[in-house]
Amino acid sequence: MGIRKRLAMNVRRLRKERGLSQEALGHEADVDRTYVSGIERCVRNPTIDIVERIAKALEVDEADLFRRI
Amino acid sequence: MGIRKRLAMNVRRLRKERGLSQEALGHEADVDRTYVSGIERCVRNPTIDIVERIAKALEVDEADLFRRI
DNA sequence: TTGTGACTTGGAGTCCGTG
DNA sequence: ACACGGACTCCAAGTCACA
Repeated sequence: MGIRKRLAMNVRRLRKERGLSQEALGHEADVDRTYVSGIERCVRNPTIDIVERIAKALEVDEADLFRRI
Repeated sequence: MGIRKRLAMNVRRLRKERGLSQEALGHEADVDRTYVSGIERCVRNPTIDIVERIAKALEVDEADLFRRI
């Protein structure tokens, strides 16, 4: 499984666990809602600075976003 | 500590543990040696596709590149 | 062997909308 | 609430010469 897929699954899972919409997460992380959607669908190739902001918004360590479940 | 710094430290540490030069790692990961240098100096903001290639070259999990030591 | 500045080009990231 | 698309800006990708 590629790194995009892993990130996608972890972001979607953690986001839902927190009861957040893509738009709400986008607002917390200060990224566009369509971009969150793109990450979860593996069509985007985000930079690590974006990953950092999403991790902070989800209150997890950056490494957790790349864990294989 | 920011995500760039963490990535930088882990890449440099793991690279040295394997006795690789920046150029050798660059060759394995198919990225320019100056780009590896830029990552280790936190001046680059790489995408996750680049991180994936470097993790593969270092034979570690992607998450390991973001671990805090 | 590594650091660094400069450069071009493609894609990261935003904003508008739709079903 | 989400997938998807178009148009846009600007930075990352990728490379080079030189210290």
